[in-house]
Parts: sequence; C-alpha cells; structure tokens
Amino acid sequence: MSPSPDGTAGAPTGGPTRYDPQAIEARWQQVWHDEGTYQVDNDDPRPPFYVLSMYPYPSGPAHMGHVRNYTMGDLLVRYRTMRGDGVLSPIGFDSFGLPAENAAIKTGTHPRVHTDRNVEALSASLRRIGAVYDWRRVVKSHDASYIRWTQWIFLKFYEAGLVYRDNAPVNWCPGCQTVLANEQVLGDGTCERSGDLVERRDMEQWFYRITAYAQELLDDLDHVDWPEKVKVMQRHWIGRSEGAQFGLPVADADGNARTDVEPLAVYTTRPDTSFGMTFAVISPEHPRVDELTTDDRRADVEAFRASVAGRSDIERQSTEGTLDKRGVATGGRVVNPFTGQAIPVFLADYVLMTYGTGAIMAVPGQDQRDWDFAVAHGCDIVRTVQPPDDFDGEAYVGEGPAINSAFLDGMGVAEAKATAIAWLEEHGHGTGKVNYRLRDWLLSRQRYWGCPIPIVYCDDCGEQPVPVDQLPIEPPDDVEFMPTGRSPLTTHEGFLSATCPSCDGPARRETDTMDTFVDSSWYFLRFADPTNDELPFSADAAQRWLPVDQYIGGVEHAILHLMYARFFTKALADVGVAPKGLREPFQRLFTQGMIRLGGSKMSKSKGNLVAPEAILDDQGADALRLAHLQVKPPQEDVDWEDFGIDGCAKFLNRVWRLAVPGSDLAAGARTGDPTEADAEVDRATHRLVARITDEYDRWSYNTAIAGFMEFTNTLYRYVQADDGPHATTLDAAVDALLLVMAPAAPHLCADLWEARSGGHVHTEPWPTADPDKLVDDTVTMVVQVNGKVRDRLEVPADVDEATATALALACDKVVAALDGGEPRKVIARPPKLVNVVV
RNA sequence: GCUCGAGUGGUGGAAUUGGUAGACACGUUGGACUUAAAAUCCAAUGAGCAGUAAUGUUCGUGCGGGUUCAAGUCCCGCCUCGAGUACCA
Repeated sequence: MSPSPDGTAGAPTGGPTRYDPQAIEARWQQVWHDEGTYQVDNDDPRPPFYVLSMYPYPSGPAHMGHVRNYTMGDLLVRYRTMRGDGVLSPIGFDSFGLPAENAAIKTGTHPRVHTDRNVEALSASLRRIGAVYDWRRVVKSHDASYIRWTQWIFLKFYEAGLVYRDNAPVNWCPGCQTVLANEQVLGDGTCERSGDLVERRDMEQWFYRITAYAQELLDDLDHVDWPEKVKVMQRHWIGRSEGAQFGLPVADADGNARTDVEPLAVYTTRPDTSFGMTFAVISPEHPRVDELTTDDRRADVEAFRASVAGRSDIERQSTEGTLDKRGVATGGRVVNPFTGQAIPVFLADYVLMTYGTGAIMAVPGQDQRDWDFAVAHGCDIVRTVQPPDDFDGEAYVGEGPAINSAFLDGMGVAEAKATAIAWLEEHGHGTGKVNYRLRDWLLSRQRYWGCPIPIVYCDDCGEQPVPVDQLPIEPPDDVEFMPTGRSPLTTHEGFLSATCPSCDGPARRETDTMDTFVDSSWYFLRFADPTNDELPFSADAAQRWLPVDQYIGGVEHAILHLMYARFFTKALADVGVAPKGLREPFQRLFTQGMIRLGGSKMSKSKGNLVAPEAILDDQGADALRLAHLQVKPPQEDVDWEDFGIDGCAKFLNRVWRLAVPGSDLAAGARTGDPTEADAEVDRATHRLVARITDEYDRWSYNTAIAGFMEFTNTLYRYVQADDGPHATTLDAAVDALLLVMAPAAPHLCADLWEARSGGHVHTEPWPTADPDKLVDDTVTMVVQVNGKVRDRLEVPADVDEATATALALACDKVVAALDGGEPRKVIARPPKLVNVVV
C-alpha cells in the first residue's frame, strides 16, 4: 500500500511531487515543536479552553489504545485553536506504580531508570502520531517537584482532618504485596491489576476522608456534562440510602427490656415494616457478639465465627449455600420497640460489619432474604404490607397499605416510613438516617515506587507530620529489590531514620507510599501552573483554566480516578488552595471505547498488542489517525480487525493528488463566469463546512471522515466532468477541505496548505458557511401513496403546500392509484414529502 | 437479581426533531489503463419475484404486538449480546 518506488506512477498523469507521509510528518512535527504552535501562556488574550486527555502510565511506546485516545484529544485541540481559543493542551505521565517496581525485581533496573526510559519512548510516540502539547508544562508523578506538592497536599488535608490512620480490615493482594482500595477489588474478589484473589487482613492504614463529601459528590453529578452511564455508576457507588437508625433494647431472661446496657443499634431503609421484625441479625465481627451470646450457645457461635473467618470474601458473598448453615442463633434476645416483643438475635455472614451498624432488623414478610432465613431457622413471619390479591410470592417488597402495624395501619409505604421515624424520635429510640455505601479511601500502599507518606513516628510524641520545609521526601535511589516483593523502604536505614519534628528525638519514617490514584487526583491542577515552587498551583491559574472544558479518557476510570479527582478538587477548594468556587474538576467528559483484538481487550498483560510503529512507517500517522476516527463512533469499543488503514491511506492519496499545486486534475480549470455545476460545487463546499463543524462539536468523528470522503468524491467527479472545473470554485473547495480536515489529518493538510497558499493551516481561522448557500434551489420531493414511495420529483426548495400537493396528485403513479377517485387524505410536508392516502 | 447500553446488507457503520433505510468505507464484480501485474481511475453491488432490457413489484433495521397518513426512530411485552454492580439491610 505504500506509494510505488517511482512515485508518481499512480496519479493519472503524475503530480509534481508525491505524497510521502514519512517526509512531511517528521517535518511538520518539528515545525509545531520548534515554533511552539500549541504553547499557551497564562495571560494569553484568547478565550481559555482546557482540553485534557487522561495522562498515561508510561509503559513504553504508545499502543493502539493510546493512539485512539490521544488522536481524539489532538483533534479537539487543533479544532478549538482554529476556532480562536487559547487552548491549554498539556501532557504528563502517571509515572509511579507497580509495573516499574516489578520490572526492577525481575531485571534489576531501577524503577527510576525504567520509568524515565519509558517516558521518553511514550513522548516520542505521541509526537509521531502528531499529537501536539505545550511540552513546557509536562508533569510527572515521580518528579521531586511533583512529589513535594503531593505530600504538601497530604499534610494540608491532614491538618484539615481529611486524613487519618486506622486499624481496619483491608484488602491484601498477595501478588502485588500491598493493600488495595475497595475500588481496586473487582466484583469476583480479585485484584484489578494482578488478578490474584484478594485476602482480608487487619492492618494500620492511612485513609482519605472521602465520605465527608459523599452527599456533595452525589449532588454535583447533576452539574457536570458527563455520559449518563458514568454518572449512574458513580451514583451507584456512592449508594445513598435513606432510612432509620434505632436501638433494640437487650432483653433479659423474661423478655423485658434492660435499661442497664446499650440497646443494639440497627439501620433499616424500611422503618415502616418494623412491626414485622421477628428477629435481628448481627455480623460475626460485631463487637457485641460475646455479650449477646448465651452460655449454651457459645460453642456453636464460636465455631461459626471461626468458619467465617476462614472463608474468603467471595465465598462469603456468594449466594450459594443454604442459609441455615450461614447463620447461627446467639441465644440472646432483644426487644422490638414497636411491639414490645422479645425477638431472637442471630449471627449471619451476610451481614457486613462495614455497612450501617453491622446489625439489622429482620422482616421476613417484606424481605426475601429474611424470609429464607426465617424459614430455615423457624422464625415467625408477619406481613406488614398488604400484597395485592393476585400476589403469590413469599416476601412482598412492593407498595401497599400497612397492616398488623398498629398506628401505621392503612398508610402507604412513604407515609408509614415518615410516621415510624417520627415515632422513633418522639420515644427516643432513634432517628431518620442517611447512609452511604461509599467508604473512606484507603491510600497507603506497601510499595517502594510511589509517593512516600510524609509522616514520622516518634516513641515519645507519636505520629508526627513532616514539616513542609523538609519536603519532598523522595524514595532513596540506593535500594535493592528483593524477590519477596517486600518494599525496600522497610529495610533502608537511611530512609527509615528521621528526627521527630516535635522533640528532635529519634523517629522512624512511615514506609508506606501513596496509592498512585493520589498523584492523578490533582495533576490537572498542576498543569495550570506547572513550575510554581511556592504552592502546588496558584488559585489564579486554577481560576483561569479550571474546570477542564473537555476531559477525555477510558471508561475504566469511571469510578476510581474520577471519584478521587472530584474529591480532591472539592477538598482543595475547602482548605483554601484551589478557588473556593471550584467544585468540579471536569466540566465535560468524553469516554472513548477500548480496542479489542481477538475478542478481548487489547492490553500488555494479554499480550495482544498491535504496535503502531509498522503502520506509522508504512502508511503514516495521518492514515492511522483517520482510521481510528473513521472506524466507529468514538465512544464505542472497536475490534482491531475492523480498522481500514489502507482505505484511509488511499483516501489521503486522493486528496493529495487533487490538492497538490500543479495537479493534473486541476490542469484544465476554466476561468470566466461560473456555471450551474460550479455553483453546485460551491454550495457543496459550504455544506461541508457546516456539516464538519457540527460533527466535530458533537464528537461524530466517524461521520466527519465520511464527509471528507464524500466531498472528495464530489470534487473528483467535478474535475473529471466534460466541462472541467472552474479555477476559483475548485480552489475554494479544496481550501475548505484542507481547513476542515486539518484537525484530523494535520500533517497532510499543513503541507498542502503551505504549498498552495503559504503559511500554516492550523493558525488559519475556522471557515464559516454562508447560510444562504446551504440549500439547493431545487430539492427532491418524495411522493408517497399510503406511506410507500411511488415517485420522486425535483421541486423548488421554497415550494408551497398547495403547489406540492398539486404536483403530487399529477404524478402518473398517484393518478393510477386514485383510479379516478378522490384521495382520502393528503399530507404535505413541502418540500420534502407528500403522502397521498387512498 | 438489579442498573445501563447495544442488536440495521457479506463486513464496520449512516440516518440530530417520526418523513427517500443502507451515507461513507471495506469486500466482491465488471470496465478503462498496462505486454502483464500492482497501483490508479470509472461503474455496479440489501434480498426475492417478473422482464432481453429500461423497468416494475414485494419483502426488509433481533422477535411479537400497538400508536400514526408515515416507525430503525415513539409505546407495551419478550429474546440475545456487552458493560457495571452484586446479600448495602
């Protein structure tokens, strides 16, 4: 598919030069870089517009997923620049992380060396696909200048009470030798990175208090222009529920409520069904298990707790297994405050200590799981909502009037809830309560290649934040990587030993580092002010550029990165670092689909990567970019097998032969008065501009590429028609094509534009369409009989309804269908359609 | 189970408010150019039926109903595939 060695053999009679992607692409990449075409200063007079593609983990040269992502971002950067905006287009590298450390263990190469090498390789790839950035603003997570501010922000949050240390049951990945955040554990209980089965361990860990923002994180989703899918996922993850929390007094041997011990707190979303509570269930990890267990049941309870402790999370969460085996009676009883009845307390593994109060009221009449449990353990079942007459199921969870519920009887669910909560509050049993599924963000990792947590431990003063003037705390370079996978920080004396900032006595340093999602939670703010050495960024710079006008990335970050970055932005604003009014980091989000090969996601770990190099060497960057844009709507996943690189390369050749100065295709061009054919090409040119503008604006890149091709086909027919082209009409048409294609195929368009007109196509203003030229004088009107197309007529574009009707009724087909009779009805939608009903 | 999203020619897809279904591309076929091939250019290409042909005609957007003059598009009920989530009380 590469041009034939003798170059011009392919053109009808040959152009003065041939389309040589290698030569022009390298040259223009150099021009954009040397001239700083896409550098933008913070006092740029143009309207600010911030385009950001998620910064990549530097895993080596770009793969196809990168190409797709950064091509789309680049198209937008170039398009908005031509529209007259001062576009901030930064790039950086998410350069901390486990792969570099694993490589060090395997090959002995230091993660810093490995990472720097990969950053270089990836930077070079990005340049080679023609993506343009303000390279002065590069940010790398592992740079000392970035670590410093990541740690500074940690301390700022520490001061504000948004960071804390706690002993908690955590997710431990044996493969990664570190703990993971809840968000990094997949639904099947495996690590999202290594695929290993995640274990439960109790460890001292650091947390960001993201739950303090649960409600705001939920509410502000309404104010961002994001794909609904992503918003739904976040809402689900935050998991707000409204209900009531109240106490169940512990019962004595006679079943009376004791007043000398704390009632057992339960949380429910269905306080309206409380009269149907016939037992309670608590988590095996609940601190009051011992207290509630009677002596005769203690052996069974202990055995049950031991069996649960030995089970993995997946086993425990599976719905397999009979419920009687998954729960055990404690022998203890509590009192249902609504009925005054004593009810038994069970232990069951499905009650999680980490949600609500770790204890639930069980209402078998309205909850299927409670129903199953009640049947297995012989508990009473009382319906408190009247099911419809035709209901033949077990638990009824639908709407209906309350029954068997004293003062709630007859009320609907919503009213009964409110009344039950009011009753609880009035009698001091409890209150209405909102709960969230979202947990605090576990940020510590037992790894070397990450941002160290700036804390020291002093025997006398305890946990102490590192003074900010000692930042950054960098991971030391003189370390050995052990095949055990244990972080070398834990054995590095030079790193470990520190001085207590409070008493100047000896202290030891925290050896955990931060989750790399911490780094990516504020990098977009650093881009606004990347060299600031007083602050992570100035509020003014953030005010100018943030929120990001268009953020672009993979949907795989829908929960993790995007939730964390939102939290950081809000918290940074609240601690006075970011502008007060900056509540969201990314105003608009576009999530592009991933690339599959052989049915599975293309990824390094699957070993099914297609390297772009061979294509760049052969058909060139513009052809590869076009193929990515054309193959499918950008938000959808795509199979590599469906890419049409050759077709795109062929198309670029067609454009080249048409547009290159001295092209034989334009050789016989006429001058003088334009003909109707010329006027039609002129109108097509204006329609192209209008169409592409609209399609770029709504991310319909695949149809935009089709638009280029369609228009090019039109021009080929035009230049090869008997009359030949009109010189100025053709020039205007080709110029317009080069302008609208410039964001998509930048090298080719830049080269042709320079050859034709001089100057840089990418600094030209975006063309505008003349509205008067968007419609033809005549249009094709469809004539239908009973909704079926029977004829097509050329009519004036401004034909009125009466004329259109008359023309339609005069058609042979219509006359035949009417067979002398009158139409029952005529629907006229001039000038597009007339439908005759007979 | 729940929540989203998607099902259109041989293939990827197009059709923004209901108004010519299949743009554009790939593939295939034919023609031009060539000693030949490649490349290039031009043309045809949803399926069926009738016709030498121009053409005519029927069917056709996962399945079954419905609304409408008119449905890929709206409504109801299903099926299949994909994604997310999963005992969250």
